[in-house]
Amino acid sequence: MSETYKRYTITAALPYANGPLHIGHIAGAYLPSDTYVRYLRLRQREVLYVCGSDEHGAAITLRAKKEGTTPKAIVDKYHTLIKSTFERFGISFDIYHRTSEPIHHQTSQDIFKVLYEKGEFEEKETEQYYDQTYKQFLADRYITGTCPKCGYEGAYGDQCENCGTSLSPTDLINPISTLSGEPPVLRRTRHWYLPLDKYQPWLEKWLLEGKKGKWKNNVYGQCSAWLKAGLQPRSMTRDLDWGVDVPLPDAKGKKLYVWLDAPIGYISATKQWALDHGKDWELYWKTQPNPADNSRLIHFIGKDNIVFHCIIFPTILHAHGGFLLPDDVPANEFLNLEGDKISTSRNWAVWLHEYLDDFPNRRDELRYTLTAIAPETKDSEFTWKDFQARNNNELVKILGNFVNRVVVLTSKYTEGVVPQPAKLATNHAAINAFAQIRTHIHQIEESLENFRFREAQAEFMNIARVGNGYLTEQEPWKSWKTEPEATKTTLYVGLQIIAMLGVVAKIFLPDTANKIFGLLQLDGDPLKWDDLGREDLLQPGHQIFKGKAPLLFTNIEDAEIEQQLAKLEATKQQNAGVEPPKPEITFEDFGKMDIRIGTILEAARVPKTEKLLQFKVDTGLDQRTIISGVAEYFEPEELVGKQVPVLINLKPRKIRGVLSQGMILFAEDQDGRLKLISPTVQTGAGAAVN
RNA sequence: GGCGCGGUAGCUCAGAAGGUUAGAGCGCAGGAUUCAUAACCCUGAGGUCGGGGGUUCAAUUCCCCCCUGCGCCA
Repeated sequence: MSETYKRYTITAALPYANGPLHIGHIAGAYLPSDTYVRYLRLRQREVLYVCGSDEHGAAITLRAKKEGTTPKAIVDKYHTLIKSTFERFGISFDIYHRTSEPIHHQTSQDIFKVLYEKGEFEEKETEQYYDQTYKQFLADRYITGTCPKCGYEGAYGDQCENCGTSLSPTDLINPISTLSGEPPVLRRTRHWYLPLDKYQPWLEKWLLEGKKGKWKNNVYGQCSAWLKAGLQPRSMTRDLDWGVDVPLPDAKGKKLYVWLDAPIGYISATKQWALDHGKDWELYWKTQPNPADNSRLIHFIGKDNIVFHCIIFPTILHAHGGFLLPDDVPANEFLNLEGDKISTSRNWAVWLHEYLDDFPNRRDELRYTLTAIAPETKDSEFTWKDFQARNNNELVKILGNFVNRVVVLTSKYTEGVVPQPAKLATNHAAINAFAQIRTHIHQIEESLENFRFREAQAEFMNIARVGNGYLTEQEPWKSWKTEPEATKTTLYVGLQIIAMLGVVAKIFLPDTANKIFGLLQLDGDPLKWDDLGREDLLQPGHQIFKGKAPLLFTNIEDAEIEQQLAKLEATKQQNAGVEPPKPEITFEDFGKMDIRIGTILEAARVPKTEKLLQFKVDTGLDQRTIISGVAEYFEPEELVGKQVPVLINLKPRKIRGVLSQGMILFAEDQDGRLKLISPTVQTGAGAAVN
């Protein structure tokens, strides 16, 4: 069976503070880790669950420059949003920290200094491209140029997207900085490298031998590939202006590279938590004198982070000495959305904070779906239709309905009081039902210990299925008239099953667990995992909810799903350059507009302006002056004599001192160019358009 | 381009030290039932396991090639 540990240190990948959380993040790292942690707590194991915002790096600096703001403003905004979104969704971190905190800078620098003083680093001078306008060194992917192999002009400094060749920036012909658009210059710079190659033999023993058959295929496969290829020294510092300072006297303007920054965030978060709660952080991160007292360190991450957490970070910790190494790194693959990759920049995502707004009090519904489709072994796909189906067909019909059936029957027959069962020891149906449930519970335990969350959750639902089957077979609604004692036994067993479901639900569906215990009127969270071995969680005579019980789950209607799909469709059109449709209006709204066919009598440029034309238009009712910002697209002469649609009841507005009485309608192309709209046949002046 | 992980029923996914009828849930069809949110329960139909070649008495499972999705590349 499963090994037991003194305590657990659980980390979830630090979200990068330059965008909101989406369901891919949740399904990949946060929901599995939260589920695991809830399980451990239910088993009353000592566990610490940490996370925080990763707030440094070039991408944030660049974004700040682009938006004319500061990196601090950006990370503050997203850290706040991300933190509150986790809280609203109910991810149960012990602490959600951030890497901009002084305690984090201190921790990272301390680790750097230890490595430095141990002589672990190699100091190297190299030539790097530097952007003179932006006054900064350029990361490889911020340099483009012509590929030396295929001649493609848009190749990046690390790779040519056209022919796939792996490049270094100096390979590029005619390199250009994507920041300034200017050619960068080569400058000498000095950095500190960690010789990973030196640790290759150690990694082969610890990882290749030690984790074989233990870590997931995707994780182990990628690591062994890296080790097979041979490790190279890796720079631990960078020329950046937003990050943790390199704590050396002669390292002005240099920052710790992400390897010595972000993952150490797990440690500094632990330190802060320990300070806040009067605990010792070292119990969670350091090897203990007696190995039996060690914590079990587990990193939950996405597949893009595997090498980072399995090779580089462990090597840093090992080189430093005294630290625990990850026992497991259950990396997930990626979640797709409605046929496409999730993309923050393309807005192709279900943003968690928007979900919480759009589906209030439906946190467990999303948890359930995301666990059911978690990308544990391969990329998986979220669709709104599937989400609806899982809610309506599984949560509502199987779990919700079972609980409701039993509560309603108990209310009806015994006034909501747990009845006294007849001899259970000889009751085959009850024995059988409990035996099946016990099998499912063992399976849940086994699956969770091995990070197979979707399987574990499916087994949880099987408990409700056993309950439904048991009820259907016992037919307490029939036996009540003939054998009330049998009915009481059936209800008793059904109620015990609900209580068991409540306990297991704490792992997967915490809100639902609370609702179940509310129905059972069990206050104070008294039940733990070990109580699942019992068949008397509720004592005869105990009063549960009586009357029309509130439902655990309700159907999600088609309209709600269609609304979400429309949202995505709008994004799709926006990405394609087509304006998304405006919100629906009524016929009355439309009827307020008075659009007529008018004839342009005169057209002239408004002096000292680039965009404005002044028109005199015959509207059939009158001749009026209209100013329009269309001079970039038309010569005044070409418009004279043309018939055009005119919105004549638009409130007149003074533009450049001239009163404009209405608006001429043009078609605007995707690139913003205007096109003349005119009736295809001569039309009477003042003809209404409707 | 190199390396890694995938491509199994309509959908979402298991599995396979090579070997009798390839599994689950949902959906679908039929039956049974009415305590329950027209719900539950039972039964069934559905797959030449991405394509091609090879090894073998036997391959979806091993080997090679190809196509395809995703990730990593200091």
